[in-house]
Amino acid sequence: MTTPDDAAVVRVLLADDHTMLREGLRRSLEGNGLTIVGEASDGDDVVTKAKELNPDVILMDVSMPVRDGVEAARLVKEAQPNTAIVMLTMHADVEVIQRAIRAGAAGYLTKDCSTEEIVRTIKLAANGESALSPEVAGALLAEANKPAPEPIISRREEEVLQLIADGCSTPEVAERLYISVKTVKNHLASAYQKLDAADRTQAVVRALKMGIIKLDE
Amino acid sequence: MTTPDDAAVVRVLLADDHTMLREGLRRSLEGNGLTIVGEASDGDDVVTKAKELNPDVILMDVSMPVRDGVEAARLVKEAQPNTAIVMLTMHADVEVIQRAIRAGAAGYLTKDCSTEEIVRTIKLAANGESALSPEVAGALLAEANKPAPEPIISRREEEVLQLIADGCSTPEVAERLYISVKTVKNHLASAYQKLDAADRTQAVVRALKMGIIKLDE
DNA sequence: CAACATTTGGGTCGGAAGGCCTATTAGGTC
DNA sequence: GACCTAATAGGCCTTCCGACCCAAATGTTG
Repeated sequence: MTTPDDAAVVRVLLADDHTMLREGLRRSLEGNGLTIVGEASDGDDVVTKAKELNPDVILMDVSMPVRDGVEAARLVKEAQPNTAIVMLTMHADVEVIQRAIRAGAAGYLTKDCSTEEIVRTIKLAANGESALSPEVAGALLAEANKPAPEPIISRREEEVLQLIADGCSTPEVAERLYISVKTVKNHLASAYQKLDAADRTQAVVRALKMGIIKLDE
Repeated sequence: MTTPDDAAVVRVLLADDHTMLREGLRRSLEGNGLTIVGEASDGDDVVTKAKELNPDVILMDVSMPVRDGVEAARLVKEAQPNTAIVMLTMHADVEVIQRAIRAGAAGYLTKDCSTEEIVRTIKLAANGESALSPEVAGALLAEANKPAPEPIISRREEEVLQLIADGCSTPEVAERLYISVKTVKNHLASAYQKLDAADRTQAVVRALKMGIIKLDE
């Protein structure tokens, strides 16, 4: 583990598809004693440049073309576990934050935080420590405190509902899932109860509202 | 109309809720001969600061708290028609671009363009000229070239579909609309043809995808 | 182990849904 | 005036759907 103190050089790789933000960050961070060793504009670029430059810290946007930030973080961590990764995001989305943490991110910042916060987080990350911005921490706590959205619908019921929403009739669903028409009807009936629906149309609408199934295509 | 040439001072007000981006922009623009006279972090703030500082150009993000960028632009333009406004956005969304142009924006940039482009657009705007970034122009052209989404579904058919989506059965729809069950079936059959659907569920899903009806509540 | 949920499958039955045909009235367009 | 569409409504007929009855195998959880 690299353990530079505040006086030591911290080598940073910037990754963001927005040129504007990258330039701004470069100037802000360089004005605060950090060394920018390179920039990357998409997920694959990050992985390549990380190998080339071996930075202490990568400051990376979550949303990037080709390969998203979280996926890129996972790949970099696999190849270079000693590289610290600080993720940047526009909005504190709990799902993404959780994915990022699992991918090995040491920090998670929203883009509305100040330069000092970024600099502090990068220096912490370079020392092997972690930090979340207040917004992010708040979002995680809010998630932890909510009553838990039980997955009332079973896997099979969900599959059936999705196929119905995709335009399949009952026999077509049976064919696709290699089960009898009767079983499809049973799954549907079970879903109706759980979703408080009277027919397949209501069930599909409810499931769509609850995010159980999607409008695909 | 203020008509400064390239050598004259262009006074710019920055508006973005992301501190990070604002700081970066300030440094980038100041390094390119522009004068930043102030910063604002939400829609109301912009309107107030614009009156106070009377900038030549406002560089403003579309998405901001309290009042969005487009709305803020409209208000500023009402009070100070000589102030040029350049909008910034993460993604080239045609709807938003059109709203921004109607609100009086002189330029529209995506955040992945370079500092030179931003500087050029701001200087053009200060001279009373307009400019769109290539991504934005492309999005507008694509919109203009699309075949026109004719309203294939009649008013009544739409009403019936919406009620079905809201959970009504055929007899219930008939009751609500004060028409016979037969008429409801006729409207549905007609909608099936137009939407290329085989049953009510498919018709509702198609109509949802096409934005004809909504998921309400 | 006992209890429960899931997945699988069967049967019956009334009512709803959908295909197909016709028909009247009202409002536009050519 | 002729023609078209939308909205209204009826009949007839077949199929499908959903409710309610059942049962067995498999997991999971207490």
